[in-house]
Amino acid sequence: MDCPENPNHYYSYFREGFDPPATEFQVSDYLVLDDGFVEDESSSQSMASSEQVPGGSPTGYSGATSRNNGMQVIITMPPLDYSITTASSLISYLKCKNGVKKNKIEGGHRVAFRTKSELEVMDDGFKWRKYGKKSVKNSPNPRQQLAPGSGSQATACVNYYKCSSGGCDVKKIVERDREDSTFVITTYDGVHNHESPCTVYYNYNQMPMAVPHAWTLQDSSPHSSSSS
DNA sequence: CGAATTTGACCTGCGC
DNA sequence: GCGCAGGTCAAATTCG
Repeated sequence: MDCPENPNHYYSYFREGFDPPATEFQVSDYLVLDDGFVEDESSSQSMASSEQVPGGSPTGYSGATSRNNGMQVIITMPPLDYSITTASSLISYLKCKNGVKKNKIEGGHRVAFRTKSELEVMDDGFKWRKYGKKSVKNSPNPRQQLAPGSGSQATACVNYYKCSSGGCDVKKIVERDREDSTFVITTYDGVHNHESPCTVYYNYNQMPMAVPHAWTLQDSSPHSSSSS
């Protein structure tokens, strides 16, 4: 398998009510959506202070539980050629997205983040199958995006992916940020019920030396609550 | 030849 | 109730 170790990967861990050390991990745009929005300013508690990972592996954690309904998101940060900007833009984006149109959270686990990348699809260690693509016209709706050279009636492309692993119903929506086309907004919807082919976990307090792929997303919460 | 991607059509939900 | 937009499906096409 092509899982080269990448020493440039950063690792972080976000969950409900947890404010990540953005500067340390170069993450400021993130959103954990579990039955609603969780904003970055929602808590000053860090994961490290609130709970260490029970039952975690010697190399990190894999079974942490959150205070509420078990939402845990593990994000393996991308290589250094990605950078992430302000959380507020993503949050406002998703607020609009979920408030204006029908993309409301309905109990599923949803995580969204924005990265600066020329590539729309980042290798997150999972295998994705593209099942849809949508051109979105420029409109007051949040999915719009100005396309270069196409004026105010620009369209944006939203790509829809499903996890290609059998029985795994996680979806990923990838789209360009309408405000800044250099950014890519990736939304993960659901929880993988299987291991990433190339997942490595690290302790929160330990900067990883290597993470196989750019993005890893896992959740320790029971799948029954989010099964669709 | 099989798997993955593309793309237009269709369905559903929400706002007006 | 109608129109619009988001999301999904599935046949066709492309690629390895």
